[in-house]
Amino acid sequence: MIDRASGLPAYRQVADELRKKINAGEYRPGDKLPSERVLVDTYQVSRITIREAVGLLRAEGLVSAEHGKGVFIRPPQKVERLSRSRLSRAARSAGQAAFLADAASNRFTPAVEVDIRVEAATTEVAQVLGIGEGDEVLVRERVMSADGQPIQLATSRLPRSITAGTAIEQTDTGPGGTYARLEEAGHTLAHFSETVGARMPTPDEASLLRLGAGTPILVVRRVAVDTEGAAVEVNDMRLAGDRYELAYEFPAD
Amino acid sequence: MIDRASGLPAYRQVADELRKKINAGEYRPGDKLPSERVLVDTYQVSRITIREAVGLLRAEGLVSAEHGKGVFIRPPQKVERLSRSRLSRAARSAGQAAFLADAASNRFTPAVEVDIRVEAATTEVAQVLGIGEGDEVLVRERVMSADGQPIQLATSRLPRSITAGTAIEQTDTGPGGTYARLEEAGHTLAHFSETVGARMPTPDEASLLRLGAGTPILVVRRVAVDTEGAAVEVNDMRLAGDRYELAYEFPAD
DNA sequence: AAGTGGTCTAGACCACTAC
DNA sequence: TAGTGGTCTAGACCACTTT
Repeated sequence: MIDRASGLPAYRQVADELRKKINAGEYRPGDKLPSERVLVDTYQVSRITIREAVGLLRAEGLVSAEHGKGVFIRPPQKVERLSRSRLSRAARSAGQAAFLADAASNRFTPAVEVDIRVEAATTEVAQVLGIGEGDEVLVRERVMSADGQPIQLATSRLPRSITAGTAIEQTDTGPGGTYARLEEAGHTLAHFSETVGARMPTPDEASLLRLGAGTPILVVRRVAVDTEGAAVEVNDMRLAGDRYELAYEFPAD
Repeated sequence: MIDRASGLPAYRQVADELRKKINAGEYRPGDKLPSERVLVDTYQVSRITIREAVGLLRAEGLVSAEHGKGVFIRPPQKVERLSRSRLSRAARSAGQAAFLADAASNRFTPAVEVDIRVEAATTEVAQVLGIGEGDEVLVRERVMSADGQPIQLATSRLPRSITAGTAIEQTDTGPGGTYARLEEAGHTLAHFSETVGARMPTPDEASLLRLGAGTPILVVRRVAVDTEGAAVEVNDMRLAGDRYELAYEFPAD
């Protein structure tokens, strides 16, 4: 099976063979790969070489190993689509914060853990919010769960000058959430600007979001801008890449 | 350095130590980690254990190894921001296809390789385009490069019934690109709808985009809809996650 | 008890980079 | 030539799951 003279390392050849069989449907989602000891016999290489091959497939997110049970073909995850147009004023006045609106439309039971603190603005945050470096910012750090499973990490930062004395500094921001409170405080929102990127999670993020190996995260930064052109909130969100996709719609002209 | 009784595997402890030093700035971007043999002495573990530790950091995208040279702290990549509002009719009539508009605004020299073919619509594509399964679709598969470096893979699919006889079936679609030709053919575009996800690249994608280990890709599907509500094009794009972020803007109400 | 993946060792040789 | 990471071996024992 393995061509020692091909120049391609043995573990790559084994990985290529297994990947081909998976893509060809020879192994189906949920199926167990042959055990490492069996693969050692099949390909006539050492166990470490087999483990390196399987490690490649794991890093690709193609399979996942379960201790004591085996290595399984990863079934395609059900992907939730998060439509960004949900951030509407109508929804806010109806008493729905963004995450709760998602919960309603996707029918899951939401739960949010919140940690609130005050920080000095870093250079980067100060620039985005248009405030001075070192100025006080309110930080709301949240872990959002659906049906008990953590699915999103979000860190909002707002100028303390805006939030002081409002419910934004409380755990429960009330009906409509932070954005509704901002508008009550005179900061009518004009538009949102979101940037979307992807990277591998830190170990902390991976364990919080219960991500398997080979699963990247979507990194979203949302900036809320009021009618005076001032940025009033910057929200950094991190979502499991295998469970979420973001949907945007925009006109052609 | 390594606590054998802690329950935490040695390679995790080594990885944690190194990660902490990187994040603390003890090793700076571009710096070389101590060689594997040195780390073996430092932590008193076997070389395979060291390699496993470094492998973790590589999978996280934190470091990258260069054969014969060493393992280096990955410097933060310069991230290009792709604004999606660029898909405007004004730009199209000015003769700019979307990718070329990006090139102009970000000042790089663009190059595109195109492969054109006709396929039968899969169930999924047929559903998106609102045509029959097995109907002919024109497929334009492209590798887009900036300054000689491949940066984006894009696969467009359009109903053959629309493209037959137009320049869309040619390598060079002419000024304004595919979208301009669609409008000339009577399909005035009304809006675009994009979904954004993230996943690890296949080996093919990784080599085409020259991605290092631990680098995910952004997966964007854009659907162009005309004024009659018909989907006229579906474009699947893949971008290097360490070099791009997408920017969207939308009103607050 | 048997089978699975997880961790680890002490080596060996190769391929690439630098001097 | 010397130093680096890349590949590979033949074992060993551990932790977890299933029967």
